[in-house]
Amino acid sequence: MGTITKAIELLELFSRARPEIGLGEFVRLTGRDKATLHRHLTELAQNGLLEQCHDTRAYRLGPAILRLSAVREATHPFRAVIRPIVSQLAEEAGELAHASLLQGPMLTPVFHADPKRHGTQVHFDEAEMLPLHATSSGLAVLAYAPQSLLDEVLATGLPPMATGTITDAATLRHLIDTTRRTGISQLSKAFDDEVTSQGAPLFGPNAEVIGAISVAVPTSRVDADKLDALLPPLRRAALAATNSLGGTLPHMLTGLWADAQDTHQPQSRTA
Amino acid sequence: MGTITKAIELLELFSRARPEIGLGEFVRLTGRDKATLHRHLTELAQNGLLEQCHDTRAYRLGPAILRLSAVREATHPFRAVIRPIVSQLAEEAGELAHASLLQGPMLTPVFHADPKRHGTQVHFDEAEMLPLHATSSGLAVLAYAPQSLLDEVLATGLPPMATGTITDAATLRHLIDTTRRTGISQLSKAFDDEVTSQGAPLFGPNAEVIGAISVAVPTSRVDADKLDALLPPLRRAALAATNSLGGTLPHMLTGLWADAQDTHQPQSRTA
DNA sequence: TGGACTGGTTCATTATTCGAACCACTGGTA
DNA sequence: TACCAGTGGTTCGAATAATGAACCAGTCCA
Repeated sequence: MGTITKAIELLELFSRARPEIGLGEFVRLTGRDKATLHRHLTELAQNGLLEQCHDTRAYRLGPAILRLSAVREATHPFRAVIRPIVSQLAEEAGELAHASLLQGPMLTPVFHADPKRHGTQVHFDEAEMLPLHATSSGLAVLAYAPQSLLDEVLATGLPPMATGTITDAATLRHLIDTTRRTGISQLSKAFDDEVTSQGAPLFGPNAEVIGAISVAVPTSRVDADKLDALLPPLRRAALAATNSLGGTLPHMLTGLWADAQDTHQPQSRTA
Repeated sequence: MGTITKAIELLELFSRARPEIGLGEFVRLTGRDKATLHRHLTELAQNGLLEQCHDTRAYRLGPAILRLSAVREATHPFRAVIRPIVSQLAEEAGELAHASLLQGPMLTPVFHADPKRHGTQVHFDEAEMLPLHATSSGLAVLAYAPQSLLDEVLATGLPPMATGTITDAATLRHLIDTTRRTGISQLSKAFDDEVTSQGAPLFGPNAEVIGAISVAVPTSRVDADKLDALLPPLRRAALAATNSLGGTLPHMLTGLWADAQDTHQPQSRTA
């Protein structure tokens, strides 16, 4: 493993639950040598990717991150592209919708919209990564990702997150097959006992899956008709997002999603 | 220079004007060897900090940036906190306002707002770093930063950027003294021949300077009265931002900025 | 056909990273 | 007071990983 990867892995350790990490904690989290870590951390801090709390001496993500994301959004506006699509989907569904990007064996939330039309609302935290095995978004991704990704997920285990979380490989494979047949994934009580969600995959330029878009409904409001009614808007949103991002559907989906083709607005590549 | 720094420098080459960079262009920009660059680039891409356009083969900033900035914003919400304050300042001033964070010997723009009330507008690019010696924000920071920062800036030289850029240490020191007396910095034609700006420092929990907030006015619209009128809103904005970020003013400013104390809305720590 | 561009790869050399052991400091406690 | 268990940070010989000249392969154009 190269030095650059080692350094980036340090950045990936930060999360909402762990916003600041001290040298000792880095040693515990990574199992690497303290001296090496210290050199890497100070180098990251010198370049603004980390910053050090003056009194605690703990490290946190630095201001350079802000500039980089500003550049990316200014020049390659994923968030800006996905925002209206997710908002419209949330509006049509009357429920919380969100989009996320595949990053390693997890999903990075990018945007969510909640029409807040009901008293109960699904809680969604954009700063937490989503596990692939316990979310409809993850299931949608797994259904269209290379086998190696599923292997990776199975290798790291299927930790239970709610009463309905898939925890055995056979059930997961079965659900993936089901998802492949419809192009839409569905999960209930897998990530949160109160939530049922449906997800659709997003694709990049070479028809490789890059993320997913989902609608999350409080289980109390769910019935078969409602779930069926969500399918067309969800397909349309996923197709529109894929097109706007310059992506293409894999062949196995072009037929399944034919109904969505009519209404999407093709957009020019984001260059 | 360590490998990590070399890799990060590659990220810093991206800007709004240069959103995608190919291998050959990297060679030209950095003067480094092609093989080394290629290895660094692929390693960055593997970790999601870069991604490669499938047809062009050029590199651009990757999706990992989005998650990192989401984590930072969720746990250390600078942008969310500064946005309403800068917007209100821009509204009150009727001119472009922006906030930036200290990052090494430069400033990272974080947010800007332009009320667009006039035909002429100050151009502001959130994707470009700001030099300390040629911006009112930088001057405000230098006035309240440790001496070592000024030394560092002087050591790297004071490159001219416009006709009025400070290029000698004595003048810079004098302006810093002036800034300390009022708590507000002012510069004309230092970064752009058409722009005059005033800046105020922002402080962190230990009264250390962490950034600045500024108003930029086209020189054609500037007169003494207008500049004076900007002072109270600017002080209020800087104080409100410092408070909202859980920061404290240094003692030397509490008296100078007494007029701003009355109207600020203290907010609970952002935890 | 050749030349001038792309991006990407190889492998011997060399410089960088590595890490056990070390220091300095703080707070708790026999 | 002395000692221990924590912090974060530093040193220097050994081992590993980065380096870069030369190479390949493809594209475009004259």
